[in-house]
Amino acid sequence: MNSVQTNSAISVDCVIFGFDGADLKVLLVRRRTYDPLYHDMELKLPGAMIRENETLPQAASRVLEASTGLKGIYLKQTSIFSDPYRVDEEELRWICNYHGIDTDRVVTVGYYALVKLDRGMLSYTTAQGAEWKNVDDVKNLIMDHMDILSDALTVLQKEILLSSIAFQLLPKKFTVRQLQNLLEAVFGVEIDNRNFRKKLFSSGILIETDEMEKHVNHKPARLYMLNKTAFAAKEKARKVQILPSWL
Amino acid sequence: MNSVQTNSAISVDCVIFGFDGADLKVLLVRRRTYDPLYHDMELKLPGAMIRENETLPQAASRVLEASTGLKGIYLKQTSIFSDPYRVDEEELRWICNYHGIDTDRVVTVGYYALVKLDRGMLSYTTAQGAEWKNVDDVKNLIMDHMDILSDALTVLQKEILLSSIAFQLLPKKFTVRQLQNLLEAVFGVEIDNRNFRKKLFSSGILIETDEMEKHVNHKPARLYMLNKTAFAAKEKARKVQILPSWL
DNA sequence: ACAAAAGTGTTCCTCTTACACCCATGA
DNA sequence: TCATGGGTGTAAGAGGAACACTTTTGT
Repeated sequence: MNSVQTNSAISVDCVIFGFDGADLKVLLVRRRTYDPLYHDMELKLPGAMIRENETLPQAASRVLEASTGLKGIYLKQTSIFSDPYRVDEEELRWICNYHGIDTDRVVTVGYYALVKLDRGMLSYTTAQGAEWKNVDDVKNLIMDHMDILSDALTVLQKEILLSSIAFQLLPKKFTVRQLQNLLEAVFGVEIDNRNFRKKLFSSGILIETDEMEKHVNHKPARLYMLNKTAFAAKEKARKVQILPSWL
Repeated sequence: MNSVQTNSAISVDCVIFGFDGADLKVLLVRRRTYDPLYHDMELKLPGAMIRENETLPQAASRVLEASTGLKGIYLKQTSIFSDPYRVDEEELRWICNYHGIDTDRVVTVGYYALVKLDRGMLSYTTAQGAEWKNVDDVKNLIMDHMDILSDALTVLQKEILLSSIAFQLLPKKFTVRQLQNLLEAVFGVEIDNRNFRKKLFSSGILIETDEMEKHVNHKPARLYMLNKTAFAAKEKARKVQILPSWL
């Protein structure tokens, strides 16, 4: 069969990462079940079908706003998942029925987003029936959503080394340890705290506040803010890496 | 208008890079014109509509084989271009007519591929009516094909630092200078030849052959091959980079 | 003989890494 | 007073950057 496919439906699925100061989390929803006996309580990534006159980034923003109540959040495309059989017949029938459409194929585009996991966010998302799971603990998602998640994590790892997106996951004022924990969680490695502080402070990208952590039963840590101007300047000044890592 | 879009056509466009030992090139084709008076000789990236029962990578491979005669080449997805107005009405009419389809919207997915630019390849592609242009000299492509090209170049730069794809652009036996030229062309920088050789040889990823360049009017350079085993071992042994480049 | 690119070592300096103890707080 | 994580400096070694001359070939 060589005919050109013209009635694909395109969807977006969002991998929404959050960080609570210790662990990297991802926002999952439970599918409105189409057969309560067999498919109750299945977890998936939040997603939606693309609408007419809407770009994919717009569709992803819409999903994000519906899930978190937030606009203008960092959002980035990862991969597109196009296997004609990624959605089996039963799923397809359910999808067509649920959206009131008729299509032979659903191609999906992955996006990932980063949000600060504070109390407001937690109460909003739980009110929506969504839940934050530790990324390491997520095991079974419907369809190919596990693939979409792993893919997003890989992209996050690459991006976090090159841009300031790490700070999208932290509150405005944060401790050095929180930043270190974030990097350790994303990469699953340990970092030497003394060397980390040394580099971090000498980089000049932090502004020291005069506030401290409160109500912790150990010496309270100082809070810092990102110096966006300094970061941007550094970004600009950094010469391209020339030599491949395989040398 | 909030209705779900169900009749999108999906296409792939391929950015096929080649390297001739000095400059980085890209393969372009001239669109079969739909109005000889106004649209003669417009350059575009080779592409195709996705067919039923075909994944996007399969469609991209098909385009690649049609353009270069080669199978099993390195091929990687870049981004998806989904602006509902990326194809204007006149273009859309032509596309529908040309493919014998009826659709309101064409979303395209970018791929990039790497090929060795030898005499065989040159004669094959020119016989197809395609042409290799210096990447730096490409200025006007139809629709958003310039965006797709820049995007692919950015991805190539990232990938070349991390994997062995550079060698996909070189002949089996190559000189140190060719490899250096390739990196310089891709990044637009100069590399110190002595330091480069030092690192390259101490990395152990090259196999020295006993062959030399021929018919050059200067001291002939030795030819080397990639030691894939050594490369893979190095790849595996390399610990993840932990510290962000912004520190 | 000349032009053009190949090939070759050393020095300096910066950056990375490894490592252990005292401090401030809440319970 | 105890448990917990915050905060601090140094020394040794590895790796990166800068730099100039001789060699081999074709014309």
